[in-house]
Amino acid sequence: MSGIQIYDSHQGALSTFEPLQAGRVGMYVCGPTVYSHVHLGNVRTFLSFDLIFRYLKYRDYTVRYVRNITDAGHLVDDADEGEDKVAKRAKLEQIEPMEVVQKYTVNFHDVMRAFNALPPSIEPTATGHIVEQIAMTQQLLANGWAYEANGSVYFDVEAYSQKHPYGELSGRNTEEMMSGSRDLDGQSDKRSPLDFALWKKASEAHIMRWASPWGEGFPGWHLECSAMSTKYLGEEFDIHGGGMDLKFPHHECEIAQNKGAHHHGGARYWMHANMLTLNGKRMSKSTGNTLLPEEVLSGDSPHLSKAYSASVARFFIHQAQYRSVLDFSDEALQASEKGHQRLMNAFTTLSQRANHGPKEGQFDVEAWQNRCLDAMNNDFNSPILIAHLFDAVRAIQADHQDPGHLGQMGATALLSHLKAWMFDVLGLQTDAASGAAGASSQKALDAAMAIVLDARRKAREQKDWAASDAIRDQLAAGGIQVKDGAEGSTYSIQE
RNA sequence: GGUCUCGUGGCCGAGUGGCUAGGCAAGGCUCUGCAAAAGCUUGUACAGCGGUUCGAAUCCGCUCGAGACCUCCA
Repeated sequence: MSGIQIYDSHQGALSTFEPLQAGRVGMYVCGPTVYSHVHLGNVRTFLSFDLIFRYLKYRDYTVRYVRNITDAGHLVDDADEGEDKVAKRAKLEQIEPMEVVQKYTVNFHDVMRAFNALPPSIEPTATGHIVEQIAMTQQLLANGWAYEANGSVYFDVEAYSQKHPYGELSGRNTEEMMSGSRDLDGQSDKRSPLDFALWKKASEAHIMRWASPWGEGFPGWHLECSAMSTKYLGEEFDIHGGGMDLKFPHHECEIAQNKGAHHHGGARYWMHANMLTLNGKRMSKSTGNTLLPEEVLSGDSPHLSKAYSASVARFFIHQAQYRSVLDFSDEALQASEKGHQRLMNAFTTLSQRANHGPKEGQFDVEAWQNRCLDAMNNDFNSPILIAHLFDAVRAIQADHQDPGHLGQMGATALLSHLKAWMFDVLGLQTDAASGAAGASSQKALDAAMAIVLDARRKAREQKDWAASDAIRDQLAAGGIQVKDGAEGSTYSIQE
């Protein structure tokens, strides 16, 4: 077991993780734009970083995890008249922009809670940090990396690239990008198509607007993350994460803004979570190739044969490493469900183990624990960790036959480690803990109740009232109320 | 078109120069009144072609295929 290795996508290589301050980690992750429901692909990214957050905590780091909510400034496209995503949605749904934000923020939080993602330390919103964004824009203007044009302020990529390597993160250079970009149509205030907005003037119709030194407007999308990461984590901090698709332009622009305003590019380690594909194509809100987390929990989707618990979905996601593309399918999820069940069963077996057998066992729990740590230290390789958990499953089963396999001390140690890996690090939940299992529990209860009610019906037919009433009373004592009607008996659960 | 990533057994998915990944499915066995569950066990896969090497899924080249990004996207 050694230190944690992180794949830094800026360097394109594994790098030993050394936090700026010993024992402390500052981590920023780009959160959702709350203009519609998060889909399962979004969820994968947030669960990937949740795993990292959980593992860092497990390793006793004090982590400040900042994940923003983008509630303004994210445009539908880059045209000057591009609509704000939130404002567009507000028009469509005929509600206030902040109602859109509230609605989908609540949805996002519900989903994160259902999937057992820990809340971040700070969850700042773009609209709550207009002041900081204006200040950063002013700093960039003062440093000569930005210019004002007609009430908007743009980042001057050409000027910046004279002194800094714009494109360093995504491996591009400005000439290539110029040749690939479309020409300005003469309508733009930009000097170059590569320039991006720090502050945009609000047109008459634009409803989300704030006062600024350049008139009424709204902040550019890339700016919020620079402003908020700096505010809460400092000009230089440890980890910046986000989806692979944000690498360019979003993260590239962040680096440019940070270097232009301060002297650091912000994060020391850049981490990019890969996509979740559906039918071999990336999930995307705009193409409609999506699956909602709620659909996984309800099974209500043409892509699914049944409902799955959030813990099973989480297990499925962590069975692939965060940097790999993961293809979603019902078949793959079913496989995960079986494996998840086996793991849970073994855990139950171990937790109910009688205190018997020799003190010392044959299974080397410490060596096993070190293998688990090695797996996670190697760029959070959760599939390897899970493979090791199944080694533990086999050991638990062997011990079940022969208590000398683990021994009393080994069993105690393994239980404590296994519990931490499964629930604290991987964030799995037992069926009882995750309410999402409601559908299958309900089905099981229905089956059981059908038998009970049928037995009671027979008793009633034979006028065996003692038996019939005993069933009803005992069910009532257990919180189940029996209701006799003309069409037979039904039941309901008393809250 | 440019930049980059990937192609592993029926499915999902690790590995990145020699040593069993793992899960699911499948076959066999044990247990079992039947069934289920559970356990044990088997399987030799790395897109194709060429090269480097004592040795390659792993390195290099080419071919084919897939995907991502190139100012909407986790």
